[in-house]
Amino acid sequence: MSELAKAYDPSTFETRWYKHWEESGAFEPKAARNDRTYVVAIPPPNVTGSLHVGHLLNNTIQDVMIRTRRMQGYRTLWIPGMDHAGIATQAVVRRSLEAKGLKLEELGREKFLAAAWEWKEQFGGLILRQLRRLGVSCAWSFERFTMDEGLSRAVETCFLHLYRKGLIYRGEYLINWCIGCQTAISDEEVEYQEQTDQLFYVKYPIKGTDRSVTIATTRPETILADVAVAVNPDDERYAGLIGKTLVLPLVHREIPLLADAAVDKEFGTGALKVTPGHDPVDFEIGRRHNLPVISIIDKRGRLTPEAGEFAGQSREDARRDMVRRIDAEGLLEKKEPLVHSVGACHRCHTVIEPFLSRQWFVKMAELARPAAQAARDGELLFIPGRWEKTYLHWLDNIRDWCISRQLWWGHQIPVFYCANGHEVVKGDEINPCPQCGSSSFTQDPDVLDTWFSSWLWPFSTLGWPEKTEKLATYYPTSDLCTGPDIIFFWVARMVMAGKELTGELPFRTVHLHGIIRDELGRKMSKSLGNSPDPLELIDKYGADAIRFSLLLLTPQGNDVLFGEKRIETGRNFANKLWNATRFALMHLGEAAPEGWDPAQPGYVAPRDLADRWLVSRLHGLILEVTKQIDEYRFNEAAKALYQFVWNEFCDWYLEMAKSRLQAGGAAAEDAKRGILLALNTALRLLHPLIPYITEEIWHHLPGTSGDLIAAHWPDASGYPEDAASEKGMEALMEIVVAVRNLRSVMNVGPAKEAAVSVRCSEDLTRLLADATPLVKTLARASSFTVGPEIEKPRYATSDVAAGAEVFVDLEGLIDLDLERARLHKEHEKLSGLVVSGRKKLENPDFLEKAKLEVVSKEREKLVQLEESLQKIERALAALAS
RNA sequence: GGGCGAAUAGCUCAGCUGGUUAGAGCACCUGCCUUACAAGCAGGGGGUCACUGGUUCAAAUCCUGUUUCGCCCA
Repeated sequence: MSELAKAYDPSTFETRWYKHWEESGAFEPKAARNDRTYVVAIPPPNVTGSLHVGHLLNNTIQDVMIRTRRMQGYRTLWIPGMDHAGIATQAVVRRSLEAKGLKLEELGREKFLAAAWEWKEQFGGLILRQLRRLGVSCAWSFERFTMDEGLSRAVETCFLHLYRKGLIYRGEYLINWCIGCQTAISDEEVEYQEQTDQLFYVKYPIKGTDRSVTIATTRPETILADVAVAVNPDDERYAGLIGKTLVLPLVHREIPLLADAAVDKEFGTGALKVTPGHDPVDFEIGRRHNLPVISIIDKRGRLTPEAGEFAGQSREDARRDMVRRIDAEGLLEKKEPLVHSVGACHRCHTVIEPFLSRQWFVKMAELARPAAQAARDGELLFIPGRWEKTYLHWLDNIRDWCISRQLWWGHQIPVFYCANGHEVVKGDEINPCPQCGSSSFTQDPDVLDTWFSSWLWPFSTLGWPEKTEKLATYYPTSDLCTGPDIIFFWVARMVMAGKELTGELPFRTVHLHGIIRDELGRKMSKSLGNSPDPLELIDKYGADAIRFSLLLLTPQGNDVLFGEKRIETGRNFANKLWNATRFALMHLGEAAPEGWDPAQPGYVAPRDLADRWLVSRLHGLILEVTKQIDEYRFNEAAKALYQFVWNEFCDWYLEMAKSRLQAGGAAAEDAKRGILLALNTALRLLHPLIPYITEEIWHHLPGTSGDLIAAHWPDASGYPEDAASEKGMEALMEIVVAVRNLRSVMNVGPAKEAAVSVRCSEDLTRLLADATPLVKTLARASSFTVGPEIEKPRYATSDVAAGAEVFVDLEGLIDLDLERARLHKEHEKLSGLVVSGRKKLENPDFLEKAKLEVVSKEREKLVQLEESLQKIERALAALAS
């Protein structure tokens, strides 16, 4: 089958090729041709997640890297898999159960987990099926899930290792409690957002006097849990009052006024109500001063019985009622609006309640040090490099990590408590209890933070903690490709875990690409509904179109504003490539031209200027694309390919080929080989970016064998570079454009041919004389004469291009005013350039200090400009007579 | 408050190591169904490279400061 359909229709071949690749094992690692290995572990998407445009970009980039390296002869492995996403998945499953009238509490843990697994089997991995549609070349035999048996063992091993090392501890601290998700979350999972609230100024009477101290607070409902008021020791306003006793409004409990350096003198009145049970800063102050901790808000965000008459109210209701009561007591001094940032759960956006609770923590300082060192030593590289600062700043100011979650879906904490509350970890001799001999145990009901399994991903997926062959072969991985929004959550923690547990960096390079935003610059989000459905887009435009557009749109490390219209660029490009191939196939037929050998591309070159130019351009293109991919500049790689295919191959080479093909004989044979070489080479370079269409075309193209996915990356050294031919072609193009321009300006319709002549140097004459048939076709010339002695025809319009005078004989069609105006404009432009060029070359400093080659280049440029200017002046003078 | 990034054509953005006549796509204007492609072809208009000062023979590019916008951290 060598006929291509008339129009590019990706739906007819994309899924077919994916199936073929997957079934033929093309994605699985093969022995290297170059002794090198290239491994990437996918950022595991949430098991219940759905694809969004950001995933498309992330995975397209990884696929470009993997496919390129595969073609370059590396042993490649892209490990796919999914993350169990504790909080998110539990919420989804719970909602679905509740929709059936089933309550979590009534079901119990066992039945809930059964339902969750069922859910996972049924809906989980939707995103991975969607990714297949995108064309990702993951080695599916390596697919893993963070709650697989093996990965669960890795989590347990890691926990026990850190526990025994004293890096995991359990303690009662103020943690971030999410009332919506009903669990503790880590500091990183809190998102701060600016909002305007009321700042209330409340008077706390000084005991035994009629004076008072005024505090300012945005959370008056926590007054009942106040245990002190603190001022800065340097604050002169309160110097004499430190040590006095204050009386709390509403409950009239007595609390001390004390000094603590943590208090900001500038905020409010400089007097801070200290509420260790409900504020992290206050918690620290309380510790320093041995203050008690009172909690008056429970896990559901309601006031506890300790709040007396306010018990049972929501945080918001209590605030309103208490302010009213304080005001009635005459203790509300004033209120004013305040813009401040408030922490909310990044999953459900409920305002976080700091909550006193017993949780498990990882001591991070010791783990952070080697992770930071790796970056400082240049062992770990960030692309773009600026992210290293963000990474280091976080590690250098690291806080302990709260890893317990009050959920069921996840890895249950491998710690048991005996009847007397003694703690024993799994793997130890736990029965009977070594401390008290009790033989009744219960496991800690909490599960671990999802990231406690994700941070093991690059090695747990390869079998760790077992010393597997896979681990030995493929670990450490090569690149990590992800978004900068999870540097803390994931990237930094993977480095820490890798260093601690395997002694190695899990990857050498962290490539952080931009975040996809909508056309208004907003982050894509479900609640805004601004994320287009990627599958619909793929169905409409084809996966290749989206891949190519995204790559073209994404400069290294910058965010991308994405709208559906942008995909048209990629689709149009695919269509262009498709049609260029159709044209080629019409002339090439089934068989490759005689002597066709893509491994020896140089043989195409010698005879014709166009061919030498083409091969030389391919040489440059291969170098360029290879370099840009190596440097993670995918937009530049895509741009180079786009320009070559469209602006050089289609616009010029194919157009020139038309007349050569018609001429037949050796010229036609050369043109056929040129076309075939260009397509063959371009397809190989394009394949990592747009795998489907290139594979489809590859199989229609004569002279190919095997699948493109397994073809070899082009080697520039086989394509002779030819600077002279490139320069010659440039001159030819310039002259052709000049003729077209003259015709257009003089309103010469395309049907009308005109005699074209060119007065130029001997060198250019030789070159153009050889290319006469090309120029005639490209410039729609009835005749084409060229030489140093050419005379300007009497009724010709003229221009200067590539240092040559170009004449188009138009016999009476010339509008003299138009002609003069055009030449004047050109004259102005050129003389400006000549003046600035002369100035530069008259400057002794420039001649002395600039690089030699820059000076000679300037000189050459000036000579050409002066010549061109003279020619324009001559043309103008001729018009004046 | 600290850190990072952005500001270039009407719009979205490239421009890497200082030397380009400052580019692309879209939009716009003119002419074309030229037998691969109207998802196309040919031609064209459009920019004080945010502002400021400096370094340099030379600045969109490097440095100082200012303004505006965005992100992260506290």
